[in-house]
Amino acid sequence: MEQQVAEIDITDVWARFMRVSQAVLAAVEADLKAAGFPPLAWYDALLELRRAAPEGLRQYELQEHMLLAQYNMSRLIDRLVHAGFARRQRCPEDGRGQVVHVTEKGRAAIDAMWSAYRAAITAHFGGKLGPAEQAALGGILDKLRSPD
Amino acid sequence: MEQQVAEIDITDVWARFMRVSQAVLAAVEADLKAAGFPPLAWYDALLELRRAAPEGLRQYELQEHMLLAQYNMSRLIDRLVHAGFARRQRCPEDGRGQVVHVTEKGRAAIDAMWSAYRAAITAHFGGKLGPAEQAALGGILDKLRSPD
DNA sequence: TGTAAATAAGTGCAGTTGCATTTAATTTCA
DNA sequence: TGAAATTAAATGCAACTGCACTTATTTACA
Repeated sequence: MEQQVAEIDITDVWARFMRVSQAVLAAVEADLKAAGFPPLAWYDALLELRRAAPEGLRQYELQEHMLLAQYNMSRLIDRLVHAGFARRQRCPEDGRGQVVHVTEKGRAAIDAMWSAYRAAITAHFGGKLGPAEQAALGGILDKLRSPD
Repeated sequence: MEQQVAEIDITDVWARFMRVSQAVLAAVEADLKAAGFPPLAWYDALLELRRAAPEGLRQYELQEHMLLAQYNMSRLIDRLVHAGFARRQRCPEDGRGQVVHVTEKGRAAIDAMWSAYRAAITAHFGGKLGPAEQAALGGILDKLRSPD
């Protein structure tokens, strides 16, 4: 069965893609903030650090994973350390580097944020899509992720 | 015909949605910057202003359309005015307000940006999706846009 | 009508980001 | 080996953003 597809204006889809992703992200961030939690980037970073425990992660590894510029990661970690959620440790194999670890307090923060975060994702994202749409979106995202 | 859909982890789709949209936007912005053009937000704003010509737009109308906070719109317009791309005019019907217009220089900037912008959208977005995928994505975005 | 509430827009300040540069250590290779 | 190139991370500064507040004006309604 051939599905007939109406002519689509790709720049229109582009504009909506940007607008919707921005709006959905802002809505989730707003929910987290309203619940008194730190920004999403803290959660993402702490989660990666916990996954990498007990070895910890080099700063540049975290950067690559999170698509953050080097100086932004340096400062994000500053904030996490200042909040007591992470700690830096001189890297034994490379004197230039640091190894970053999540602390107990950081682990607790992940757990505390998770239920608010999950609820926000459901409210603003997951709950608006049926299973087939979620699967279709997943496939489209894979295509978009492919290298230029 | 029933399409069987594998179980999907919505938080995984969420994470990829955020990451991909951020990466695609960053790639397009980077292309524009590399070509010596101002940020995308300038283009979006100028385009709206041109669509609204010759009446122009109230600042708050532009805000709503662009999902920008009031003070950010105030400052974006500052920059557009400073660059000579827009001008503010006291609103005759409402003494509190301004009506914003695109200038000739602003129109020229839209045209100059467009070919670089279109190429970037194609390279990083449109060119990676087939027609059916574009249509499917459009539908999904409509769902996501629906109010909570 | 006149006062209170609401709305449009601007702004000082603190926090964040981007850019360029710096510091320090490691890797490369003549 | 050792000087040059590269890499990891930090940082000063300027630009941008969020927040709270201000100013000016309009709207609502007692």
